[in-house]
Amino acid sequence: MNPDLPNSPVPEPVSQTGLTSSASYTQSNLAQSATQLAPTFSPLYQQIKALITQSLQSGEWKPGELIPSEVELAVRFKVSQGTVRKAIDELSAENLVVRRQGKGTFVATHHEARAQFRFLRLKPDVGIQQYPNNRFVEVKRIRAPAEIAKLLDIKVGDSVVYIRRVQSFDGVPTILEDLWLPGAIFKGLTADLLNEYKGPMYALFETEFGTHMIRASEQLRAVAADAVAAELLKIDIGSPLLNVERVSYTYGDKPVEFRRGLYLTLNHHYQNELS
Amino acid sequence: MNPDLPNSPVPEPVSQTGLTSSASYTQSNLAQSATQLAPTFSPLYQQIKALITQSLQSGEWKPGELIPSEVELAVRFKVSQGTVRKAIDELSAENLVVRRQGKGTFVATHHEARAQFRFLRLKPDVGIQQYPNNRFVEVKRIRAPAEIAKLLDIKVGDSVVYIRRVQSFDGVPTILEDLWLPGAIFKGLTADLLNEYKGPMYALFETEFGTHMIRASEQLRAVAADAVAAELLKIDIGSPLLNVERVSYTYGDKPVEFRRGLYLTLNHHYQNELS
DNA sequence: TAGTGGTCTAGACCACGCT
DNA sequence: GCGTGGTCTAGACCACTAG
Repeated sequence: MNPDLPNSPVPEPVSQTGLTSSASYTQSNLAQSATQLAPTFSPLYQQIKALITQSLQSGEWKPGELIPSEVELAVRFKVSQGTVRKAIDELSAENLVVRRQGKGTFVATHHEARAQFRFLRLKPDVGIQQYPNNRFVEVKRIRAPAEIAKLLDIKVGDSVVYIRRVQSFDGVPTILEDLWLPGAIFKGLTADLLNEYKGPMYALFETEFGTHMIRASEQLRAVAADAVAAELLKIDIGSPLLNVERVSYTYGDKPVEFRRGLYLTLNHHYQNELS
Repeated sequence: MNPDLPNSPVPEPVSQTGLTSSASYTQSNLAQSATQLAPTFSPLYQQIKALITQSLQSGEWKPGELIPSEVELAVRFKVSQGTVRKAIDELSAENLVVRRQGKGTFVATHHEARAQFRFLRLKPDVGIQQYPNNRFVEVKRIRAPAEIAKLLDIKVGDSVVYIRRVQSFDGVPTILEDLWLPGAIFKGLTADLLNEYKGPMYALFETEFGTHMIRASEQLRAVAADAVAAELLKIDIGSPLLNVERVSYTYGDKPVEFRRGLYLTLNHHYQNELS
């Protein structure tokens, strides 16, 4: 399969010329594009995984689309199907792609039903999870304050889209959320666009702005409601609220959203599984 | 290797001598399950995984111990090493075992350093995570109330161990926690034992009571401090606290602990990664 | 029937930890 | 040097989907 790999664990013996100086360490032909230093050993399937991730990032395969079959990718990358499989296994575990037996492997999308609540951990104490009603209180462009700039990895003063919304379950205001998005990416984002769109915000971001969220990091605290929160959530000042701050990342671990949510947890709770 | 298998992924066809009734205990399990394709098809590696899990549950291999090598297990179960590998891969992903290249595969334990904070998601806002100081306020045996009995899957009125403790970071009381444990399992659990022991409670449970926690489910809320919590945490009544309720499970998804923690989140936060 | 992912096997060599 | 887990390959067959 790879008759010209000097040192990879392929069946074929080395033979060939005296390239053995580099023999004890790394690479296959794959990594030659990147400058390769000695002690960085990376398994083949990790390199394949990186290449596939690049194709996802570059938009060669878009969310919801079918990617080439394992056999095709094996041919393209000149490795065995098993190696491609292991790479895709990890991408699947990280929710970057979704495998469907008999059909193929698809790029993950926030449009499909099973992803609707992927990042919303607030569940009702009784009954099943419903999709909330959205009311957008404010949408405007501002200059990034220092704190926001740092979290989004942009410059202080850069344009950011600021959004304030209230989410209700069964007509009960439950979440007050402030969001900050890099203005450079979310150019045409307006209140109208947000109001028209029904469904998860991340699905809209994906379709309208080509930005797919792949993971997020949250920090939770208990806080007391201030006057603004109290009014918007129709509760008393000082009521305990669950403060959830989130940074979301797209391909390449690039931060593209910061949000601060205040969750009313009288009839809901934040669910988390530890393992 | 198996040139004559018509439709079963199992190596040996059942057959063989009639004297293998004992020897075929595991074997027949495997063959049988794999043979009844119609109603429930379970891959071989899943069956192997179940068998290994049984050995963990039965105590054949105890926390911290080395389990047989992949080759040995492959021989024992009469499957290929690759199949055993896939089974162990999943067990490793679920943190039931820990693989160490060059050494072997070990049963996971709460004693090792890397597991110290596995179930404690409260992190300091600045600095690195420290292990808290424990003060046990109360340890006693009570009759299980309905709510507790339901969560622990025991009968109302059964004996349960009730524990109240305060955990401090750098001398600052930060966590007030109530715990309920099935009395039948935690027989000799006393305040003295808890006070003597330094380190994670789950490590003590493992060593003293043979109960290893493998996963947990948490529900979070924001609440206001009542008089008792205020006094023990040295804060004002009504201060917002993060209420964390947890059910922990041992092998076989058996619930063996319920706890309710009140976290002071002025200088700490609950960290969670979404993916 | 064809194509895809899913499972299983067998054998090779690599990286690591210990003796 | 040896045994362990880790990587890679090759080929077979199974399960699922769709034309």
